[in-house]
Amino acid sequence: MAESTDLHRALEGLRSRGLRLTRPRRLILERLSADGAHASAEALYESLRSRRHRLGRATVFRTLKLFARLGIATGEAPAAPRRRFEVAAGKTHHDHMTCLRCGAVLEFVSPAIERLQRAEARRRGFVMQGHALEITGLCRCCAAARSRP
Amino acid sequence: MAESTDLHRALEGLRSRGLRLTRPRRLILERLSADGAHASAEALYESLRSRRHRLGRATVFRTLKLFARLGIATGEAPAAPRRRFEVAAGKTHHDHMTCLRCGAVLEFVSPAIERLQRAEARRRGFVMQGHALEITGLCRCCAAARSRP
DNA sequence: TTGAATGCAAAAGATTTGCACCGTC
DNA sequence: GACGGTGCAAATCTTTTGCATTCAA
Repeated sequence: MAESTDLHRALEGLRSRGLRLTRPRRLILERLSADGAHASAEALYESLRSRRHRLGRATVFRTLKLFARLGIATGEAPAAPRRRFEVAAGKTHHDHMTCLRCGAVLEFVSPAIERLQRAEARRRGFVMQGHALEITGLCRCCAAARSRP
Repeated sequence: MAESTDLHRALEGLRSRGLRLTRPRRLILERLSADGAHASAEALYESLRSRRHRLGRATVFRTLKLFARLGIATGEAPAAPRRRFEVAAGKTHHDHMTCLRCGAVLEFVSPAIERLQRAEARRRGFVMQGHALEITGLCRCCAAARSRP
C-alpha cells in the first residue's frame, strides 16, 4: 500500500520530466520503501543483484542521486566531502553552521538543544554517546552578497 | 599563547603514552590551532608541504587519527562510512539516532529542537537552508545486551 | 523508432596499509 | 641504540564517468 503509493508518486515525478520508470528504478524504490530502510548504495546493489538479473553499481548510485534530486528519496549528504578536524583541547563540545557558498564554519553552543537531545534519546531508551548537529546555509556575508544584484 | 598551551597539553598526552612529539605532529597541531581552523587532512597536507620540508599524506591522516584518539583534536566522524538513503515521499523532515553496535537507525522529530536551531541561526545572521542531526549511541536492545554479563 | 537508461570497466577522490629508512627519546 | 614515526607507493573503499548496448515509451 505504502509501496504502491510511493511508486505512483515516483512515476508521476519521472513522467512529468520525460524520464522513464525502468526496472532498476522500480526495484530500488521498492527496496527502499520496504521496512523503512536506511540503505547505502552498496547495500542496495548487493541485495538486488542476482544471477537472474544484472544490475550495475553505477546504476544504483545514479538512481539514488536522481531520486534525491526529485525528492523521491533523501540521503544525508555531508556538507564537506572530506572529514574536517579541529583542536579539541580546552574547547567544550559545540555544533557547527557551515556556509555552503564560502565554506566558512561557525561554531555555536546551545545548552537548550543539548538538553532536548538528551531527553529525546532517554525517551526512546537510547543510550546517547555522542551527537553531531550541522546547520547548512549561507553565512551573513554570503547571504548579503546573494541578495545584491 | 593558546598554541603553546595546546602544544603542552598535547606533549603531555603523547609522553604519558610513550609517544613522541615529532616535527610533523608539531606542525599539524600548530596549523590546527591557528585561526580556529576546521581543516581537512588534504588541506593540511597541501599547506604544510613545501619544497623545504617533506611530508607524507599518510602521516597527516595518521596524525589526525591519533590526535582524535587522544582527545587533542576532534573530527566529525560520520556514523556510517557510506551515504544512506531513505524514501522521502510522504515523510516529513526528521532526525536520526544511530546505534553504533547494531547499526539500527531510529527516526525522531523534535519541533522544539527545530525551533531552537532556527533561532540560533537567525541570531547569527545565518540563512539556514538545511540541517542534519545525528545522535549516536546504543539502542535499547544493544544497551541491554551490553549491561548483561 | 529513438533517446533515455543501463552495465561494465576504468577513473577519480578519500583514506589506509606495507615497508624500508629516519629521528626522538 | 632502540623503537616509534615517517615518506612513499600501492592498496582499499566509495562514488563518478565514458561508452557501446539495451529498452521503455
